[in-house]
Formats: sequence, C-alpha cells, structure tokens
Amino acid sequence: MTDQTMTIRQMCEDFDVTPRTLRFYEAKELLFPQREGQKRLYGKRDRARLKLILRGKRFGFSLEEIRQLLDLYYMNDSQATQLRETYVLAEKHLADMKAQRAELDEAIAELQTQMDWGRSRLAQIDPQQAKAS
Amino acid sequence: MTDQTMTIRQMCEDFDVTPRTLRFYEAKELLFPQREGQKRLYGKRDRARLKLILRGKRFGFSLEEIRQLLDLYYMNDSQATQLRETYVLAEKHLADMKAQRAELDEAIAELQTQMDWGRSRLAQIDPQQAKAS
DNA sequence: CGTCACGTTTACGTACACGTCATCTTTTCT
DNA sequence: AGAAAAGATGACGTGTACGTAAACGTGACG
Repeated sequence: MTDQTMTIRQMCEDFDVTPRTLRFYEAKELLFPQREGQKRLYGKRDRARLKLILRGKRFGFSLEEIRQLLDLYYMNDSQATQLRETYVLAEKHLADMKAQRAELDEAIAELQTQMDWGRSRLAQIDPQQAKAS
Repeated sequence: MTDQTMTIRQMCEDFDVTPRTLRFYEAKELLFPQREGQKRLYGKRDRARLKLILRGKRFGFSLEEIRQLLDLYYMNDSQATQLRETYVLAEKHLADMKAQRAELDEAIAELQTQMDWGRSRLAQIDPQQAKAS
C-alpha cells in the first residue's frame, strides 16, 4: 500500500463497507483496483468512484444505473463517441434528482406539519416536557 | 365500490402498482382495506396511506420503516401513550430527510458541473448540435 | 347457461445486494 | 520457524419486495 493506494481493509474503514461489498462492486464492474500480486490496491480513482457509488445508492439508484453514470465522471478522450449518449443519460438522472428534491421538500414540509400537530398534542397531555422545534 | 371506496383495479391504475403489491402491503400491515364479502374496498384513508408508502419508498425507506411512520400520520387519541415515542421516531426521519436533501443538493451541483464540462467537450467535437442548459 | 372478467388465496420463483462459511495463499509478528 | 492476521476465491444462504402461476369463487352479459 505504497503512495496513494490503500488496502481493502483501509477502504472498508474509511467508507464503512465490508470487503465483500468491495469485491462485489468489482465483480459488477463498478470498481477496478490494481493488483499487487493477489492483493487489491485501491487508488484515488477508486475512492472517488466508491463515493459516487454510495451516494447513488442513497438516492435509490441501482448498481447497474450507477455503473453507467460512473462513465460520465470517468470519461476519457477515446470514448468521445459515447459522450453524447452518456450526456443524455446524465440529463435524465439530473432530472430525476431534481424531481426527487422537489418531492423531498414537500415531504419534509408535510412531516413538519404533522410534527407540529403532534407536539401540540404532547403539550396538552404532558405540558412540562414540551420541546421547541 | 360505493361512495368513496374503490376496487383494487382502480387503485392499481391510480397509483401505478399491481394487485400483488397492494395485497403484499396489506400482508405487511401497511394497508387494511375493508371487505365487502371477499373483495377489498379501498377508502380515503387507504389512498392517503398508499401515497405515503410510495413516497417513502422513493426516499429509500423500507416497508417496515414506513409502517412505523404511518403511525404518526394516523395516530388516534387512544394511542396517546405511544405519541412521544412516535414523535421521536419522526424526528429521526425528518433529520434523515434533511440530510438527504443536503446531499442531494450537492450531488445535483456536482453532476451539473460535470455536464457543463461534457457540454463543452461536445461543443468542440460537434459544434453544430451544442445545446443550452 | 356458458364463459368471461375480475377477484381471492396459496405457493413457489426471482432480482438485487450483499452475508456467511469453507478453504487456500500470503504476509506479518514474536 | 510457527502462529496469527489479512486477503483471495467459490459456493451457498438471506432479506426485501414483489412476480407469476395454479386453482377457485362470483357476478355480469349475450
């Protein structure tokens, strides 16, 4: 684990995942760490990719969708022919995320309304412990 | 399907789910439609609950988490003892959603940056078809 | 009266995202 | 050197969220 690369353990601790998960992502071609003999060595690129993978998961994208999106972030010059295609895909995902944000805002507002109601109910029942928002 | 109630088909069309899904949610105690003989009849309450279920799913909550959250929205007076407990749970979910929104904002910003870069690349390669944002 | 369309239950099947052994090298510590 | 720790591969298991097929009931329609 010279230089900028790290072992699987280190990665697991940094990102709070298991070795199994990292090997699984590799099998699904979302990560491709270098090998030093048998051992996997994760570099800067892998860390950046993993960050995006985990983020994508939190937003409900499947690993397969994420795999395709990673192409946008790690496009090289020789893949210029696929650039437009990838760009269109990215537009869809961006629209998805914006829609999700709008819905999320609405959901937050509604839940907060419910909680205001709940808090007033609590205040009636149990006046001494009422909290502020 | 008198009055304010509707059949399973109608529900499926309105919410774009399958009958299997609705029965599954019922088995998991997220929905409890009335019965007219054998047949399920979905009322206003069920529709509101289903809306929340589908929303929760889009935000990455499991059905079990959603089931617990539904208690907040459909709390009745006799469950006042559980109100505080439910309130605390709701606070966690609200915090979750706010964190998710923050991350989502970041992700949107980053993706947009990437797309700006991609668009400029496209413009170089293929000047006539360049689009605006 | 038959035959659909719609609904029900029960049961098995499936895709996804890993968890959990078992077994085997390869390092690393003492 | 010997044991423990870390890493690898392969295979099978697991939880979630349904899909799908079989077998049956039941009201509506030509």
